[in-house]
Amino acid sequence: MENEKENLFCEPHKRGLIKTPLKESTTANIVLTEIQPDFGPLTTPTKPKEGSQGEPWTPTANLKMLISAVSPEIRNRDQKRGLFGNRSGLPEAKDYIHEHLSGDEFEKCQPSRKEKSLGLLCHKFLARYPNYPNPAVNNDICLDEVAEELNVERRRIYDIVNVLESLHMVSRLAKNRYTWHGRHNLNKTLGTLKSVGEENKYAEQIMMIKKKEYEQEFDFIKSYSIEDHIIKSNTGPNGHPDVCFVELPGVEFRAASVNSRKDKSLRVMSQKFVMLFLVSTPQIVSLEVAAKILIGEDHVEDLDKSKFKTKIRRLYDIANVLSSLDLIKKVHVTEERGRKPAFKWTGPEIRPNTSGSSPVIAFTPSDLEVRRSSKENCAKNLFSTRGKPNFTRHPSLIKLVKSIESDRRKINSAPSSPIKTNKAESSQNSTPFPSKMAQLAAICKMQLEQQSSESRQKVKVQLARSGPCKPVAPLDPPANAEMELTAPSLIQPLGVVPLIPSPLSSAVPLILPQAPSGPSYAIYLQPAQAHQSVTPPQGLSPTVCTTHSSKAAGTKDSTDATTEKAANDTSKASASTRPGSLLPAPERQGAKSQTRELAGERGSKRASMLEDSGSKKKFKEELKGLENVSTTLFPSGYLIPLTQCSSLGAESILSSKENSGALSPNHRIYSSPIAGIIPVTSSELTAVNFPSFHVTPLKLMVSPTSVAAVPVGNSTALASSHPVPIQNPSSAIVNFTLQHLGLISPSVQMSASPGPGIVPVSPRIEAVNVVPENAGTQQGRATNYDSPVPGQSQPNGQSVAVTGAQQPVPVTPKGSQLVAESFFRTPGGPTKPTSSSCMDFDGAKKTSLGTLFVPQRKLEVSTEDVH
DNA sequence: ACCTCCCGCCATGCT
DNA sequence: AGCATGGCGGGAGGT
Repeated sequence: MENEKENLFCEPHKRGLIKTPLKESTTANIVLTEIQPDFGPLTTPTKPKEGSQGEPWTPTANLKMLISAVSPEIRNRDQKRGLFGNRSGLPEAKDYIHEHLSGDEFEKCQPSRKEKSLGLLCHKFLARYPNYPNPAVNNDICLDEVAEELNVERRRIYDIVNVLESLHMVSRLAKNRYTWHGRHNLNKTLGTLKSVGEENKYAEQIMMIKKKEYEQEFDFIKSYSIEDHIIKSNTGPNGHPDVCFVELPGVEFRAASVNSRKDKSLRVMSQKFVMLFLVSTPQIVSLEVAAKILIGEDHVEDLDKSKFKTKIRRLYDIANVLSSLDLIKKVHVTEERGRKPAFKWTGPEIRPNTSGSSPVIAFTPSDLEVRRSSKENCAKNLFSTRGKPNFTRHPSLIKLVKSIESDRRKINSAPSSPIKTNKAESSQNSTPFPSKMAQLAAICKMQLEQQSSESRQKVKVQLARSGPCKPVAPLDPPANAEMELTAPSLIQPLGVVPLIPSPLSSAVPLILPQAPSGPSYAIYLQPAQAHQSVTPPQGLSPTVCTTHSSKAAGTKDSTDATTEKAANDTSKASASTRPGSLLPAPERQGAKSQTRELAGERGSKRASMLEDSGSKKKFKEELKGLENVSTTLFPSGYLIPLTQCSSLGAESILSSKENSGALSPNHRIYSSPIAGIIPVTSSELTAVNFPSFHVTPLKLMVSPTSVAAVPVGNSTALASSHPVPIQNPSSAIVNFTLQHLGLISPSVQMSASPGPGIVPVSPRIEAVNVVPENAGTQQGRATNYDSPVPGQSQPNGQSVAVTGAQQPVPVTPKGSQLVAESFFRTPGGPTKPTSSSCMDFDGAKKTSLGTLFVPQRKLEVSTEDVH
């Protein structure tokens, strides 16, 4: 099957190297030449890399890199020059060098281990493709080609691709072939992951673990029981680990081929790892904690060291890729115990998409059907076993997918706009640099390039993250404020009927209203563990002191900017709306996280979470009863994108939210993508936004067992200030819930610690966005898109505009395409694109009501940079 | 000595 | 059987 597909997919443009093209034979030259032609138009100019590889070895090359990093112009010039020239030349150069150097010298020249690092490799890989590729263009990625070009074994490429796939930045087309989506769906994906993470109660788990550790350290009382419990629970009633994959929106689910291994897949780990960041309040996750949680899910008991070590190794792999994406950065958390390696989220703030309430409706019939069918298929597959694993696709699904793919293929093959995108990045320079500096330089360069390209495009640059790494302690408090806002927005689906999922509905695939933003996703939950029981201890909120490494910061910023393009629109809106927008990144994060949680929760799922956490016992019990089985939902499954809506809107929203989050709690200003920035009441927002957004509903497919909680509580979110939707939990419960949600930051206590950062609310600087030209139009419709596309998409023009964000859809409409589009895109059509709107919410601040008492620990985080 | 994590063996599954 | 994927962990480079 795939093969067939493969063949089909092979883009016409690209040459025929279809299948396993030559492997690494060093025929690099040949390969390059062959390939290049093809790529040229399509993809970013990639080749150079190899050449670059050769260069880096020389001091001059390094120097050049540094210089170029500093000066984009120079860089560009060099690149251009070098690209073509290098290809053929580089290899030669290398040879030359080899010949002339003595053994020692030669060795010196040879790339050191670092040069071969996955992170660097990933940068190179990323440099080849634009952050926001033009959907119209063929963005296929041939793994073999890439491996050759980058001079690495294919195995390495898998590592990268798997992680990217988990973020839906790429999707598997066929054997050996992937499609590059770039960051178009990133925010959406992250939102979904956040939602799922919330559902899984990762935050609680993290807190539990931390608490436990903490206690152990101090001989405090053991609360293990709780933790253990939690962890065990993860295992799932059946003992099935929850392994779930979240298939995100936007991306097709091709990965299926892999099914069997999915559970352990790096993809899953990656998603879970990301979830941890999104859910945890100080968005810092130590490898240790992450490993424990991940292991916990899989196997409670074995804490074997070996397993732990293996997990850690994998996490490093993932972390390297995520770092390259600028989503996280390495930091050290200093505790009483000592320093522990950890990673801090430096990516965009996200608001949970999924759960949000999404109205289910709004599609056109046709769309619905399509979706439905797809969903059903998915559901069948997933559910059939229910338990786990079956992520395999049902044949019908497969067919469907194929058809879609074929359509897509056609589209792709169609002479779409040629272009490439920017990606200057492609800069390719990606040469391996021996030294860290070199690496940094390379990275900086890439970033600069991207930025420059973006800026050109008018993309707004967001300053927002200006302080990406600020040492501030991420405090939640500010974030809290967001809660209110967000929640409401999320909740209300426009006309859609909010599904209120009763917990009961377990197992059944649910269609949840989606958050405005997004595309709908099918979430497959596996039965799994119920975390509910968890009582969230409050974790210790560490104070984080991040020292930014220059590099990190730099990268981050740049990255943020890029990532946030989407956000830009929103951001600008938010910025305007917001009072002070200058929050340090950290704060943002904290706030975001909180908000996110809240927001996410708004969604039905969240509601469940809230319940769990909040009411803990009662709710849990209740839920359990309802659920029968499992407990919490484990989100594990893949989320299958029902539609590929542009997520942009959502993203933007998110970003805006994020930004806004810092704001005073009370301010509720919403920027609606549609309207632009408009202060709106939540109600207003909903009304406004929904239409556009809600296009796609979100489906949650829950395995029967798992089900339970999910649901719904959309309305809850609405509750203005306090999100606590849930039934009437006692105030205590509410508080508790809030805390969990993030409304109330546990950190409050933390704050006590001298952490620098904890600024309660600091205005962030968000993004200063410049509105893109398009903005007008876009905004009008949905601001959502905005962001993403900035660069690349443009070429396509309209279609792009419409779909904007959406990636994959090719512009040219063809019959087949149409089908595909309908399938993926939002029903609404172009106009709808959007996503979401705006929902920014500011969180209301949370009071510290219920902070649990947890021993506070201080965590100091120092970012180290790399190295 | 510990942290990272590269490398590539080899299992798994699809073709 | 052959090939694509990717789990896995030994062991080495870095610090």
